[in-house]
Amino acid sequence: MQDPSTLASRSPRAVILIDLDCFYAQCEHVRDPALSTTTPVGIQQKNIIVTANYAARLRGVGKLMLVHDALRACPDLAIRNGEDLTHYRAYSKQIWATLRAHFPAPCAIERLGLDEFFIDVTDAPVHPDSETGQLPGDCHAVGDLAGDDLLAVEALVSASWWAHTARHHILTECGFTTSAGIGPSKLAAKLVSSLHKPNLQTVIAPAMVAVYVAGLPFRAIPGLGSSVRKALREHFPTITDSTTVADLTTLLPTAAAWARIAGARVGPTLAALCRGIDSSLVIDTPTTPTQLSVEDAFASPTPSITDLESRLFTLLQSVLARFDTELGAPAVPKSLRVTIRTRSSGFKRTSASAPVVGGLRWRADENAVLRVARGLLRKLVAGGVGGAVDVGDVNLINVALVHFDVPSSSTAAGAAQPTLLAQWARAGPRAAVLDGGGETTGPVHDRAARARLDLNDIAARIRPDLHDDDDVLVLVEHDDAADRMAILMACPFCAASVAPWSWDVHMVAHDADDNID
DNA sequence: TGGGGTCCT
DNA sequence: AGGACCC
Repeated sequence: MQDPSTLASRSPRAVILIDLDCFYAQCEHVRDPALSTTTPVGIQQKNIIVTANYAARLRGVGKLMLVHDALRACPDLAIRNGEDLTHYRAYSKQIWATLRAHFPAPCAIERLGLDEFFIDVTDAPVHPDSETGQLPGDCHAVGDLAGDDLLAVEALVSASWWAHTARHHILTECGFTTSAGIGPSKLAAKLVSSLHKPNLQTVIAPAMVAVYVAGLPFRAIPGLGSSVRKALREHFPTITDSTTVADLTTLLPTAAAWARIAGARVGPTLAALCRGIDSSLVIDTPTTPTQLSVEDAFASPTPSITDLESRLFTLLQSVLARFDTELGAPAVPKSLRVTIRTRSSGFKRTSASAPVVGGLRWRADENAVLRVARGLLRKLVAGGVGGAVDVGDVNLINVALVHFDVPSSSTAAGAAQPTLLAQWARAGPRAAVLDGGGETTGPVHDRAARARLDLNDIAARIRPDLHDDDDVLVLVEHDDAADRMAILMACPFCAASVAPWSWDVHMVAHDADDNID
């Protein structure tokens, strides 16, 4: 039997990069077919045109151009606001689903941003149309495919047809034109994908990759960002924007030389990329993201912390709504994070986060979550506990749910979803008083105060990594039938509500599940 | 200069 | 908690 990891790392691979042409602009055209593709369209976020359709590009509108400059270049530019990404996300998801349907496992599909998809077709069948040895009509080639290694060429001709097929499906099923690059690695596919645009594709012969890379301006290397560029310029003052990869290889002939500039991890990787060598694999993009965030930038200073809080609350509603619609019940975030950006410190960001224990039911817990988020904001901004930043200096807020647990589906089905009253508690000896979302009547308050000890205990059992005085979110259920507070933790593995006294037994049951698996 | 994301330290 | 990278 073949070792799957050996199979997966078989080299060279056949990799496709599908790139949606001016994605946001196409989304507007697909959503509104009455919008003619001959009218110039720009997508605006705050003061910037982030994307423009090809009619606008012909008129001199570029990516990330100030709205003012764009309108000066093209006064009749039709502007659509693109600050809300909802529709763009939905189209991206539809396109991903289309690709997945036509490229099932073992083909890996990796998404980059909303508009790029790597597909590994190394282990796909030979494409039926590739048997003549001809490339698809809309496929350009870099280098002489016929002169290259025979097996490698067959794989890339087949891959070119698969790319053609994928693009056809995206066009007919989703309505989007795409460009594509095809090559023996992610690097190769990526670098040639933009050679012929829009609505065209390019394949590169394996023997040409190193030559092709060597002739590019060095900033074209993916992974070589602004930080490395700065370090390079400091070491070699002769470097300019037109310095090529080949020039750089002369200056930095070895991985060790690169390591001195870019560090022991990044340096050797960049040294290889500059020689056209990229062994990285296409990795299936997981269905559950590692984080979910919503942010808003604002130009004019916010007058007071209260105004800042109301912005924060709006963002929170929006991230919670996205959590509901995009991730659904089973996913459980491990922490909540608030980030701000200030003008005075060079647009740097600072953040604060609070762990979440056992999961959150947003509908019921909204007030508690708002209080947590406000506490985090006040940690960051003057007027709060430790904040050193002036309110008016803040020009961006970001709210994020971070690191989701997705419980195994077997036990999640049919789990009870009781009505919950969420409580914001501070674990540890300096615990804050639970205030039941304003319901501080005698009996409930007494029970809550008593309950706090249980909560701390439970928190410690579920997340032993938490420190005693960490802020944590916990859940308290109000048992309507019995008219009393009950502490039920949402199990992070199956989302069932579990009483503290049965927690250990419940966890043992999960251990048994794992052993069966 | 936007509104998102990823992974590493 | 932040940095560097990607779109």
